[in-house]
Amino acid sequence: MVSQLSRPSSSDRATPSDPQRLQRLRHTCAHVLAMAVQRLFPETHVTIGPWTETGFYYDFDRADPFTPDDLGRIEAAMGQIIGANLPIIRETVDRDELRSEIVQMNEPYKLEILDGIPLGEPITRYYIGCPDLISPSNADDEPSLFDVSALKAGESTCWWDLCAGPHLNRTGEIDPEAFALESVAGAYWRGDETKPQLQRIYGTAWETPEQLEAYLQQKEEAKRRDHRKLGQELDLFSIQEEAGGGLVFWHPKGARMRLLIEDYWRTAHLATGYDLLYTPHIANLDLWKTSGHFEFYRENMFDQMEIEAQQYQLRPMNCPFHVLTYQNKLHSYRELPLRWAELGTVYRYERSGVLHGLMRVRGFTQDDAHVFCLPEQVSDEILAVLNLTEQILSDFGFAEYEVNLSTRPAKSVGTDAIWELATDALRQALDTKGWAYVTDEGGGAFYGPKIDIKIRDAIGRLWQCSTIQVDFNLPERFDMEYVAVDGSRQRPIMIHRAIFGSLERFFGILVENYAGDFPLWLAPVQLRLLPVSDGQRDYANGVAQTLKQQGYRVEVDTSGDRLGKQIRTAELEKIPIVAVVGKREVEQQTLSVRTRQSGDLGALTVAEVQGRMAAAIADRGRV
RNA sequence: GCCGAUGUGGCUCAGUGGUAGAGCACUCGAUUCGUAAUCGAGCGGUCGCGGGUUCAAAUCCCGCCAUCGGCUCCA
Repeated sequence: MVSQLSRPSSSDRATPSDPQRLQRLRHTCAHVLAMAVQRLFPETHVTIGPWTETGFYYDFDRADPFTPDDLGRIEAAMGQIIGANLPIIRETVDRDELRSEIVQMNEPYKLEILDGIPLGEPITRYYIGCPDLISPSNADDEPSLFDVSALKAGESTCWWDLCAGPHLNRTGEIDPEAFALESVAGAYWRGDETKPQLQRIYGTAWETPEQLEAYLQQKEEAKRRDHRKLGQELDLFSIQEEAGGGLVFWHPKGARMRLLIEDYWRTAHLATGYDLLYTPHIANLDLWKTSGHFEFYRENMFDQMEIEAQQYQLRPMNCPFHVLTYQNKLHSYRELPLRWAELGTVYRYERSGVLHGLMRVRGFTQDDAHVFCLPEQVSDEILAVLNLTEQILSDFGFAEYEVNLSTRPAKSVGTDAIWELATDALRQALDTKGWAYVTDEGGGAFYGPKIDIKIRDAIGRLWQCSTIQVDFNLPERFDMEYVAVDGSRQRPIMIHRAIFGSLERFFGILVENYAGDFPLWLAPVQLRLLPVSDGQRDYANGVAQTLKQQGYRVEVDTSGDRLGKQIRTAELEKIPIVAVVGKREVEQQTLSVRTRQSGDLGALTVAEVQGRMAAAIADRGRV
C-alpha cells in the first residue's frame, strides 16, 4: 500500500489522449476541489460539480463567501490531495443505507439528488482515499492535510461523493501543474433563481501543463481583444454611468465605422430586392397588445408612457411596424414577395447584471427585415436570405459558420400542416445551400421554426448573429391578407430575419475579431500623414485634401511631435497606413509609406498610394 | 434581479483614520527634429452618489448607482 501514497511519478500522468479521459480528469478535479473545500471549511455543504468545456466547477453552500485568498488555500490543498496520489474507488451502494448516511452527514443537496434518482437505477459513490487503505506510516514527510498522524481522533483522509462517474483511478493522475482555480461566482441551486444561491468555484484543468498554458494564453488573447478595452483605447464608443447602463454612445471613429457598415448593408439589400423602411421608435400600446408582445414579452419592455391619456410603448421589436405598413393597403399575390428591411433601433429592459459592453445592451439597432410571401415562395426566399447572409458575413471576414435548425416546440401556435411546410422549407433551403446543420428538436419559437447561424471569429470563438424565423403568429394576430389568383383572401407567410443581429453587438464582434486592427475598408482612419517638421505641413495638408476628395479617410498629425513619437502614436491607434512627409518627399512630390501590415514601403507617389489603397479596399484586405 | 469583487484627475494606477499622488494625455515654452516615447513648466480630482461613526474619513459602517466575473435571461 505504500506505493499508493507515494508522489505521483510522471508515468502516472498520461500524455494527451481521448476526450473521455479529459472529461474524467476534469470531473475528478471537481471532486478533489470539493474534498479540499470540505477539509478547509467543514461547515460547507456539497452539491454538484461537473466538467465543462475548459475545466470544471463545483457548487457549494456555505454562509461565508469564498475569498480570492481562500481560492489560493483551496488550490494548495488540492495540490496536496493530488500529491498524495489517493486512490479513487467506485462503490455501488444500497439506496436506503446511503440515504441514512447522507442524512447523518447533513448534506441536504445530496439527499435531494439521491431522492431524484429513479428507483431501480444503480446508485454509486466515489471515494477519494478510502481510510482502510491508508496507514499512518505512509504519511508523507511534509505535513499536510493528509498526514494521517496530524488528524484529530475520528477524522480520516477519506472523502466521498454521490456520483455516477466516471473518474480517474487515482488523484495522482491529475497533473498538479495542469490545473488552476479561476474564480468564484454565485449560482442558483439547479439553475433556478427561486432556489438558494450557492457559491460556484470555477477551475480549469488539462492533461498537460502546456495545454493549460495554451488555454491561459487564449484567455489573455481574448482579454487583449476585449471590445470594451479597445473601444476605449481606440475612442470608438462609450457607455456612460450618467446616462445609464446599456446605452451606447458612438464616438466619431466608431460612428464612421457604423456608417460604413450601414452603407454596405443598405447597398447589399437594395441590390437583392429589398426595400427600406423607417418606422417610429414608439407606438400606441394597443399595437403591442395586438401583436402579443405586451402579454408575452412584457418583462423585456420598458414601462409605458402616457401621452394625452393614451398609453405609448417604446419598441422592443420592429415587426409590428412592418406589419402595419403592410396593412396600410390591400396587396395582390402579384406583389409578393415583399422584402422590407430597416435598421430598426429597439429598446429592451435587461436586468442590470446581464449588461455587457456592446454585446448586451438596453438600446440597440437590429438589421431587421421581414419578407411577406406566398407559401410556395418560402423555400426560395429562405435560400435567398442564406445567400445574402453568406455574402455579407464573408465580406466582413467571417467565413466559417455553425448552423442550427430549430423545430416545433411543445407549446406553439399554427397547424401541423403549416409547421411542416415551414420546417421543410427551411430544411430544403439549407440542403440546397449545401450547409451542414444541427437540428434542435423543439427549439423553435412558439410562432414558428427558425435557422440560427453562428460565426467563428479569428480566435475560434462562436458568436450567434444571424437568425431566420418563420412566423405564423403575427399574420394571424393582425389578420394579414393578400388577394389570391381566384380573388379569395389568403394569409401571407412572414419571415423575420437579421444578419448582423444587432449592429452594436456585431460591431463589438468585429472589434474583437480584428483586435481593433481593421481592414482598410473599415478602418476609421485609413491614412495619417506625418510631417517631419513644420515646413512640410502645407504639403501634407494638400495631399490630405486631394485624397479626402477621392473619398479616403485621411488626416494629418497636428501634434508637432517628433517623427518617432508620431509613428508610435499612429501604431497605438492601429492606423493602417502612415506616410512620412519630410523635405525629401516635398521636393520629389512623394510620400514615404509605412503600413501596419507590411512595414516600410519606401517612397511612393500620391497616385501610387491611392492605387494601393483602392486595391486593398476593393478586396476588403490590407495594404 | 441575485452572489462576489471593484469604483481615486480624460486614461492606467499608487495611496488603510491626520494637508490627495505618479505616469500618460492636455496647455504653454524651448527644440524643427527621418520610422514605436525630446526637454521643461503648468492646468486638472468635493477620491462613484447619499447618509452615518469620529476632533478628523479616499480609508470604518449603512444604503444606492455603475462596472467586472458568474447565475438567470438573451441580439
